[in-house]
Amino acid sequence: MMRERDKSQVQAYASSSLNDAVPRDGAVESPCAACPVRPLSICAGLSLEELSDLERIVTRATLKAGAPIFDEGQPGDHRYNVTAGCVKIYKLLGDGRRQIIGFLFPGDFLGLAVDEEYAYSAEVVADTDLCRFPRAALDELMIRYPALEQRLLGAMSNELAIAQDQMVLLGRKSAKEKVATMLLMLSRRASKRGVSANPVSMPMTRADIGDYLGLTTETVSRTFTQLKTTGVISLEPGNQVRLNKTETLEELSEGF
Amino acid sequence: MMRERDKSQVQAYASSSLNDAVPRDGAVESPCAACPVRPLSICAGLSLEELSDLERIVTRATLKAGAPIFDEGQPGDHRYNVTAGCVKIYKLLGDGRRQIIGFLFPGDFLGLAVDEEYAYSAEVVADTDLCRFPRAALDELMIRYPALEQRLLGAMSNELAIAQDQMVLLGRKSAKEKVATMLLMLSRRASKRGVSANPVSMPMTRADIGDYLGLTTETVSRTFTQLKTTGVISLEPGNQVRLNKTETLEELSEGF
DNA sequence: CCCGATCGTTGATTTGAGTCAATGCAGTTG
DNA sequence: CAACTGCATTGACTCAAATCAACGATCGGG
Repeated sequence: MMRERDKSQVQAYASSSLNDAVPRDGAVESPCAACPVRPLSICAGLSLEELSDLERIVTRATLKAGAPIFDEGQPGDHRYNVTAGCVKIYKLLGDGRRQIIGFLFPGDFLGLAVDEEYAYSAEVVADTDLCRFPRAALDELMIRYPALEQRLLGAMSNELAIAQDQMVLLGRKSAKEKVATMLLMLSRRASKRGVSANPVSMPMTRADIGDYLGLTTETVSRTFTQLKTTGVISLEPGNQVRLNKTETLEELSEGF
Repeated sequence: MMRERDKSQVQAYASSSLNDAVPRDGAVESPCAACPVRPLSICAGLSLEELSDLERIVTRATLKAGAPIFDEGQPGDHRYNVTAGCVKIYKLLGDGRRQIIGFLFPGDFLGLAVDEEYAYSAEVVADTDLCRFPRAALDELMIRYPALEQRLLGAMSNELAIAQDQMVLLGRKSAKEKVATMLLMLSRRASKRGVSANPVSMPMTRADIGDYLGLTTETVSRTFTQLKTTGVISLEPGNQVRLNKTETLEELSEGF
């Protein structure tokens, strides 16, 4: 049996929650039109009219690292879009063991579950800006604008494919293969967002990485050291990781 | 590194493939109207008109255990509905390691990915009946009938939630907890389909179970023996498993 | 009805990753 | 700026599950 995590340790932080966040309505004329991550998000390819309807229901929030966004089991009243920073979503077992389901970056959608309650908890990894949509209003807009629903369907389909890849990783890959796969994944996603793919930014802690890859903090650290020692990667200041031998990483990731 | 699976071993079987299957059109007046799994499937809640449009594009097939349905990477031209039997979907690593993504039972939809190619392979576990829809025709119907798209969105959302639970299982549960979780899951799904939840039917092999839970065949077998010895379950003829202490299984599954 | 193949079980041993423990290193806070 | 705190690293040791191996049970086909 794995070591149990002290439950209190992973519970709510004392820092600012969503309710403390300052809405920024009315400050800018049309933030959506100028939104840098719009092409990546579900808001892509919408008409000006659709965009202004969306703008009518959105509120914005800026949250500090460690802030909770919502908890598993709470009524899922809102959907979110990440516009800056990094968010983690995770599930807990009864004794506090944690599995991180995914990390979300600018352009990613949050709160996809179509059920009554959130199926997982969400927490800020690095200072984050969010667009917040009331669920009911967004659902109504989706019925009115099929393009929006199409985008959501596409996002969910993408999520599902990612989830399936992650199952292969968790069920069948070694520690080294897991880390290699994650590095490549983060690098590719960074490239899609138009930020540096190499060196790639890793704002999450070793514990977060472990809970994402199904490893312990210590094993993650040792694996990084090993990849560093063999020259495959270099650790650079500011949580940056340089990928020196992407081909080696690819091979590790594909399982050849 | 885990033991490698001989790649040839998991490749296509020699038995009947989809192309050999005999279509059964015209035999019955309205098979859909009489379909026993319709309330469970994406075909639920459709009008007679919608149903007859669906019927116009569907072909049916009966496949034997071991038959391949499609392979990862092939063009995803068709979507399927399982109406009888059991199907497994899986992904392979370069050296032949396999991760089973899920088992599908009557009412389950197959081929959800909205991309060009199938993201995984699918193979028959136990003699299976399928409804087969040409992708293009089905997509067109979905645009015409929003109810159908809603059902698909619901199915995908459900799939996603299941996938996330599976990540917790693969990343953070012990062998005993994994097996307990799977037994309960199969039992609950059987109950939803209106077939025996206890004893529950397990038509897949130990190797399949292992590749689904991220374990080896041997560990699966030992874990079953252990649960049997402690009186938690009983193995009965015909691949039936009786759950004697569901509460114990629940505790194992929830991680308390 | 027996043969061969596949599947399941069990035992002995190895090993990759987990656990326990100590130390170092930045960031920040009173 | 000193003490504290959280995060990362490294070492020593343990252990759950993998590997290697053997054997029995089941079953379909010639």
